[in-house]
Amino acid sequence: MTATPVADDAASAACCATCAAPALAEAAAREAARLLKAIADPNRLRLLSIVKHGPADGTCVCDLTEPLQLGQPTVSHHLKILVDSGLLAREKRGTWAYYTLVPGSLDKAAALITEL
Amino acid sequence: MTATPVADDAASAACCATCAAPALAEAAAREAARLLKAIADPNRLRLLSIVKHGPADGTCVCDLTEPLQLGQPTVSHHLKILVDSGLLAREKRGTWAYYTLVPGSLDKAAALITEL
DNA sequence: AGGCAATATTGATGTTCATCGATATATGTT
DNA sequence: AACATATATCGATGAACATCAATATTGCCT
Repeated sequence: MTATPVADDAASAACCATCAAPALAEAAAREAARLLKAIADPNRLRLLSIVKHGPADGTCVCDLTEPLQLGQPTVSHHLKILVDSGLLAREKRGTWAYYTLVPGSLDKAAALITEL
Repeated sequence: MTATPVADDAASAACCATCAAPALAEAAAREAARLLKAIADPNRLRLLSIVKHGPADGTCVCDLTEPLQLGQPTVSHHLKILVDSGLLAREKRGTWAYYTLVPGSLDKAAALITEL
């Protein structure tokens, strides 16, 4: 346990007892992890990259299955995760669904890491 | 390293005919995902935060188990993941193990997201 | 030496997750 | 209307993972 912040030589002093800088709270950590988990997947990283470099009016699913070498249901599943976490936006035009990057969403996710 | 930014045969076909920017290659995506996966966990985010705001000479494990409300083996396991992925550095002084943030490692991880 | 405290490792367990095949839901076409 | 295409959803399966209890290792102290 060592519940004693006894100042031995200032070496063993715990950072938490008097430290004003608050560590990430549990709820905030869970929230941040949820977003980062959506990004931390090889195929979803590639999806984000392809959509980001793709045409401004969106990339359709049919153009995503081939580069990823994945089945259509799997790609659709990953896209849903990215949309649900606020990273991609989905717009249906006719039979096709076009995905675009939500502006600023990637920077916001990156800030969760740099501003820990 | 950064051997070949554009060398790809089966994957990362250009998202559109006019788009020359290459999508993230599979190997790079797997590598990036491995690092981001190490971060994308609520408890590991809190560990990084606590260590970052902790004393410059390191935070010992005994000061980490309590705020996380986790058993010592579990904390040790998470710390190992963070060390193996290059985010934390471990220095043993006597019986204690002190963990410090590897300088620049968080910014490098964040760059994997912003520079997709 | 023996004993104690801090940390790491091992083995097991329940959960989450990525992937797929099959099917459902549109939407356009003939 | 029936049909074809594009995408989404469902159910199942195997792998990855987080957590814990028990044990091993390391270093200090008497």
